[in-house]
Amino acid sequence: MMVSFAQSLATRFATLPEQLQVAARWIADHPQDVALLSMRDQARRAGVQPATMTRLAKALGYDGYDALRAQHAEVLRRDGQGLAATARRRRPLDANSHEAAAQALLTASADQILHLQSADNLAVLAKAAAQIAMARRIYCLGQRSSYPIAWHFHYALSLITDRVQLLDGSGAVGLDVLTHAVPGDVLFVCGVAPYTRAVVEATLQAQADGLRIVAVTDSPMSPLATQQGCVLIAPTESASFLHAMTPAFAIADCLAALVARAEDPAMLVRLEGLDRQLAARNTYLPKTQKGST
Amino acid sequence: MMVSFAQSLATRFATLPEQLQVAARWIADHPQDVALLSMRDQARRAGVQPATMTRLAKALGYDGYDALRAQHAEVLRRDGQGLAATARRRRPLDANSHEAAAQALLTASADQILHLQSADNLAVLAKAAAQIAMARRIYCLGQRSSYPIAWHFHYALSLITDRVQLLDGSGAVGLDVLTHAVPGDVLFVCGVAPYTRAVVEATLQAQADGLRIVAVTDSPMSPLATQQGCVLIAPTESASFLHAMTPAFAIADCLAALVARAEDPAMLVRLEGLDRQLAARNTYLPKTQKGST
DNA sequence: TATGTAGTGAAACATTTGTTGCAAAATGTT
DNA sequence: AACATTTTGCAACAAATGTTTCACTACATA
Repeated sequence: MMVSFAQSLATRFATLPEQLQVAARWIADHPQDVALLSMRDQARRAGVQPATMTRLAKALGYDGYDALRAQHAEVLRRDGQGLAATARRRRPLDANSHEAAAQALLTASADQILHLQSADNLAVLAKAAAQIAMARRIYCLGQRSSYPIAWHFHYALSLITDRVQLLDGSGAVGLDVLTHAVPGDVLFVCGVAPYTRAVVEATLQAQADGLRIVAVTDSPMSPLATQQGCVLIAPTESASFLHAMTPAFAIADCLAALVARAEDPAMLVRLEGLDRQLAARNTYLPKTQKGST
Repeated sequence: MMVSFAQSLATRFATLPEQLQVAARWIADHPQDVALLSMRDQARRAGVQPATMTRLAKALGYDGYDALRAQHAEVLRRDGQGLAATARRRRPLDANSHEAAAQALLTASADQILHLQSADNLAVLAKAAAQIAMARRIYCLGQRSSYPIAWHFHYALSLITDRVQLLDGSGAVGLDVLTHAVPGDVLFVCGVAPYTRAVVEATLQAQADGLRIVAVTDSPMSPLATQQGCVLIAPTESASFLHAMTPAFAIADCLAALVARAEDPAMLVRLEGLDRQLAARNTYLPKTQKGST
């Protein structure tokens, strides 16, 4: 399996001889240029002999410099056509227009979601998904702006399992359901500043009772960011004074999909069955139908 | 001032000889490769002679192929630094791991949100925001997977105005509230396939009653995509078999922020007042407090 | 038909490319 | 101090690069 350049570089860097370090440092500082300039050019700019670049490549386990270059080119290529391509095609807009504001907000959202992909976050997501997949029972909690996240997560999971339960205030039942929880059950909780006291207290209590916590919150310093549990940080900064909840929602969306992945394949059939069931009950409309006059 | 390659190509294309057109078309289709592959490689892939590439470059006013390549490299370099920079720093992961799946899902979400920024969509967002800002009353509707979107939009708006109302089934009131609506009121509705019949019918009825419709849906062919109203298309494709609702949520998030922008500045004060009010009631916890032992 | 022009393909061109062999220098070890 | 290793710089290498030249074709105009 192939390891990324940055990674293999970081591990080996300290053990490399002086000249190779010079070369490596330059490459690390100019990753875009690796695929765009000739090796000799890069050697010149790094202040190193051409041979050094080849030697570095081999020292890092590549066949030659071209192999290293190919990897960098691949990344450059993919990024170029995918994500940034849309952004590049933008038209300049009047800075004060709603259009410009909308563009800025959406770009910020996309950017925030991109930044969720840190190695840490991914690892926590994976761990949380595994815990949820194994759990006897999953409780979902979130109030105010976090309510849609909890609801969505609950709904998505309810399509693939009956082990999930939403802790909302409907009928004033709310948090009391947690009294039936047993150690090993999972509490999926979402909360951002200003934190709702009831949610925080319920979470702490649940943790004390031995439940596993999967928390989506806005800061590592959040009261929901318990040290033992799975903590997923979703930024809420926004150009507006309203909290941006899209990143948190994206995490819930993603986590639900991961859990679905982990569940047994029979659930796919079950899900299709649900669609058919709903269609039969006339709850849904066929997709082809058009709603205009 | 430098003219973009695509532009100078488009103007001259028709007047170019046959082989040069073949080469030009390939370049237009593979702009990322221009700087990444050797000219001879590109000629091979385009199915033309190497000489043709040089001739094309000169025909377009460049000194040689390297000049053309340099321009493409510049674009590639610049794009790499911006939005996609985070994505580039990724580590390659085991393809079957939860981490890899999470990464793919999040990237897809970010990508989908970026693609919401078409000129059309932005214009519709602006129009919808304007209508909502002016409306006497705003009703929010959405069921099943669309419920969190409607709820979130309702909640966000409720922070800045009291003219908004959620149409949910709690207490079996639901859609009956719409009977009090008058022409000019706005119905914010969210729905994706398979469409809930009740939602579609309520929307059509509301439109017939003279309400303005702001619809978030998954396709221009959706029954909610009425011709008169503001239709916002949010893709739901996902690697999972669960619908991706993040784009729709992002739209709601963005639209709420736009409306907030349009409202009068006094609301800012009102919002701060709300925070203080909630803090006083001990509903919320102060942010600094840490919830660990 | 003859003639000029533009387009094309193939080969040859001088450079530049990435790599490697080898000797000098630097480094650490006995 | 003597040794073995590693690291470095230089030069040479074959391979590939971008370009140019030239002969040939196709097609228009006279």
